[in-house]
Amino acid sequence: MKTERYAETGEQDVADGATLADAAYGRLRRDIITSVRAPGERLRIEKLKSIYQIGPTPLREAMQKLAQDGLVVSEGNRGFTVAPLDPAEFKDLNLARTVIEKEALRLSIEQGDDAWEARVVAAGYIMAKEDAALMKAQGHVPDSWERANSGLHLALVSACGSAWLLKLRGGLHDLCERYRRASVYQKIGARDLTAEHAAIVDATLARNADLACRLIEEHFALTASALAASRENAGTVERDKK
Amino acid sequence: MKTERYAETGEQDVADGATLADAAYGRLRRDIITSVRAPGERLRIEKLKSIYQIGPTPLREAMQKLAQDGLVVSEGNRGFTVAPLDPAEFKDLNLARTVIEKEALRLSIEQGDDAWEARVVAAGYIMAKEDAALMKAQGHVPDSWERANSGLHLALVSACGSAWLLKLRGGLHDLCERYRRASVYQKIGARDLTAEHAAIVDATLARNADLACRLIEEHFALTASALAASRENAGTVERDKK
DNA sequence: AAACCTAACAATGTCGAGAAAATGAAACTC
DNA sequence: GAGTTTCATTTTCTCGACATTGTTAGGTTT
Repeated sequence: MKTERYAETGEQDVADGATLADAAYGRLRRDIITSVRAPGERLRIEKLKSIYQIGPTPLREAMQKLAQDGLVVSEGNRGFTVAPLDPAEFKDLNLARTVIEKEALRLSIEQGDDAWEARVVAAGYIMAKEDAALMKAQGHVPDSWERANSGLHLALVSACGSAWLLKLRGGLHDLCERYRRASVYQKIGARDLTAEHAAIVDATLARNADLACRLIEEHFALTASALAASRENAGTVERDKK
Repeated sequence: MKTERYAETGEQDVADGATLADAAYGRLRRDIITSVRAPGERLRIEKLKSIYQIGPTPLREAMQKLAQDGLVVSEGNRGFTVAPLDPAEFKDLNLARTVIEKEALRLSIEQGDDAWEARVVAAGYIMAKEDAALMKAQGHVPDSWERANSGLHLALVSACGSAWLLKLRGGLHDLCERYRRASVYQKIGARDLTAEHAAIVDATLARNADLACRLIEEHFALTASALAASRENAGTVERDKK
């Protein structure tokens, strides 16, 4: 049973679950987050059947789960569509995410043990490398950077001890990641991501909860405003792929 | 299209959605929250088919959504069961819920308008009556009290302006309500619920966010400890209904 | 007693048919 | 000509039967 790794919600074995419904869920989830399936795109079962080589029953079950996640919109008797990207929703999403992430980080700093510190250090090390590579080679944000970023933020909160906080956080993280990946990221060079991440890691390892929470909040806010700015050029997309 | 009202998550039209899958979801959800379906109970599609008079396809879709909510556990190729009641999970649940509810309350107090104040006053009025009735007639907690309680807490946070905070809050509220309804509530008389609720309403209307949040936190903590205490008599249930 | 095999059972997935609803086009009315 | 109604087409949703796969328990063998 290979663990292919896609987004981050480490709950499912992803794209290879025990049942076809789980597999469909994982693959569709990844495809939606990475914008392989565009926002607003209609998700007709017949079409998906041939794309993923999976029957209609597991596909429908996967859609219902995705709708519950907020990645897919289920309209009465009009089928399913990929959830649209709405700047207002992202602002809201970011707010909720910040609330949860800050609390989880605070708890992690309170309760984290040596193994947790090691995880944070390791994730921070990877992140620093990816940040450096990103700032050198401007332009496209590679998957490896997204993985490192998810990994670092997950490591930071991984000792919070609350399965539910982590679950909620994971869902919100994935939703936000979709917004991030869909945007152009033109101003990513203007930020010193390496410094931002390093500051968060340092404050965390120093067990300075107040500072770490403040930094995380600013970190998220900066991403949000960068996203809002980059949207001024490209309007919100709401296509209908045939 | 009658809006039958069940728990509180006002998202679905409940038990009467446009599609049978939605209807099944709403009815099962209500039945699980109200402990009509006992924790740990196996949910065999064949059985549910005859109970709810709905085919297997929409039933399975409903189960997947419920599994996503955390009300149902989906095990590999071994079908579905009602999620067990685990004291440790309730503690965790309560923690996450408190975090979100406090933030939503704070935002509501910041942004709430006159209509919101009116909603809080109205919900507080109903709640006071139900609290009084409950303390007089000890024992069973009626549905009308649960409705009033849900209504009050929803009214309090309803002006927070964040759809996602409200959505997350709703899900956690329902999960917590199941724990509450499943427990014996023997010590409910020891608490002056009327006073607790009144204090929260007063602090909220006075726009005293810090006090209101503190009171809400205590309110939830008291419920949690009362629940933990009442469990000492009756052990955790994990039945297997044939 | 432990490991293995086998048979019964349960869950999952596929398929095709049919009902209900939505969409779009044509005809009709004002 | 604008707006509405009617009708046909398409799509979604649902059902039931069946095939497949996985799980479990009991019995056999070593």
